[in-house]
Amino acid sequence: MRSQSPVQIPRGRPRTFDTEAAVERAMNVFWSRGYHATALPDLLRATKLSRGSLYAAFGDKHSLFLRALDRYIADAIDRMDVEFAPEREPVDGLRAYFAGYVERNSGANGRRGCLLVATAMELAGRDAEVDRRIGSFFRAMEARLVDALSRAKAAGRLADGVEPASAARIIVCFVEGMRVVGKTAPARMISQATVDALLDRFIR
Amino acid sequence: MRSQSPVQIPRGRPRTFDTEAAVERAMNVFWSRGYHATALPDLLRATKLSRGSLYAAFGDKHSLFLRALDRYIADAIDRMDVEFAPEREPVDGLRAYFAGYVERNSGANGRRGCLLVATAMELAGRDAEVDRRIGSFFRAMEARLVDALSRAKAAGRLADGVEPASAARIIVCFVEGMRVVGKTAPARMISQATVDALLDRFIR
DNA sequence: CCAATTTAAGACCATTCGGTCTATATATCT
DNA sequence: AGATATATAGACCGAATGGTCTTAAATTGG
Repeated sequence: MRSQSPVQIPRGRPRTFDTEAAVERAMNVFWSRGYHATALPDLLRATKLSRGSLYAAFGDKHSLFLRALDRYIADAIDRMDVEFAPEREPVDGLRAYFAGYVERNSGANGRRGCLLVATAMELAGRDAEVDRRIGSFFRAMEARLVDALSRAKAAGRLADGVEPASAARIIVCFVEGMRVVGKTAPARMISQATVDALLDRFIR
Repeated sequence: MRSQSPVQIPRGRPRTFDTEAAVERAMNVFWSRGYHATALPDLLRATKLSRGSLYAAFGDKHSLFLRALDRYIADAIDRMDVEFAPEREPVDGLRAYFAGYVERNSGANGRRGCLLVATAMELAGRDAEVDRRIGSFFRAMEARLVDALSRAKAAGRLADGVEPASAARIIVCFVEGMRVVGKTAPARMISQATVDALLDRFIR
């Protein structure tokens, strides 16, 4: 039985910057500008890293981008897992989920857009690593919606003729479309009324 | 009264290439690659123009892009004006409109994406000319949907409680979201079933 | 102290970027 | 013929690109 961790403790100066914080700062840059429009100096400024440190820690721009995208996706999944938690009323979960999109779509948040949607449009179909991530995110979102809608149906809260599977696919398209239309920064009231009207078609 | 056209007839060699055809070829490149990822050589290859001719005819890359975007938008509006023609049954128009999105979203068409959505995500909020075009397109689309839905309502074809205004906004988000999800190239059958399920919530 | 390692700063690299310009051929007018 | 205009091909430009490397300071463990 090993009592010692097998990882070697390096002897030199330890890393002094927070890798995850750097990924988050990089994510914010890619989020605001997109992949191609983000230049190295933008990332260096945001992460406050030197070129050498950034390349040593992350390899290259593309690898750093994938780390940032993974972080963005993980945050989105975590949010959904709170909203659609099993102990919560599924209809309440749906409302919270939509409320999040209203929030993210209003004013400056909306104008900033969505890293995932922007990446899908900019890189999907030309970058296999991106394809995998985008595809699995949409599947994960759809699965959580199917689950919540199924529970709502079991509780008799779904309107007549609503199928969880097709309703989930409708909702995925709808919320991703909100992120596109959100680039024109619609008023929060309008977004709220729109999601309410959609929910009204599904919920009893 | 003038019997002559006021435009000067130039005396030199006339233009030998088709400007609109060049715009269309450029549009296809921007459509496939996005604005930033499209380099001058890509445009020269596609238009079969020399650098000199391209710059003389269109000014610069950005101006050519706007011409291409205008062309793309005009095509989309023309399509809607056919689908939602006043002499047509509005419900049939809605079905044709959705059928177009199913078509554009399937397989290679879907993977290619949508120039308008890609442009919204890539440039909106950072390019005032783009902002104007994206905003006015969404308004034009919404207005046509409101009109068709209002006529459907007057004909008693709308489900109970469906408001043309909010339904139109829902549909705008939904179809633009289809273009995002379409980057993962969903099966045509799935897209068709999804739009059918949505229409089923609105139409009697 | 010494070896090991990370740090920041920035020089440096080849390549590509969007854009201009020159040279030359071609086509149409008076 | 001569003037005018457009075409192509490609040289050329400065700036910016992503990426590598060197130097020297800093910080740890042995």
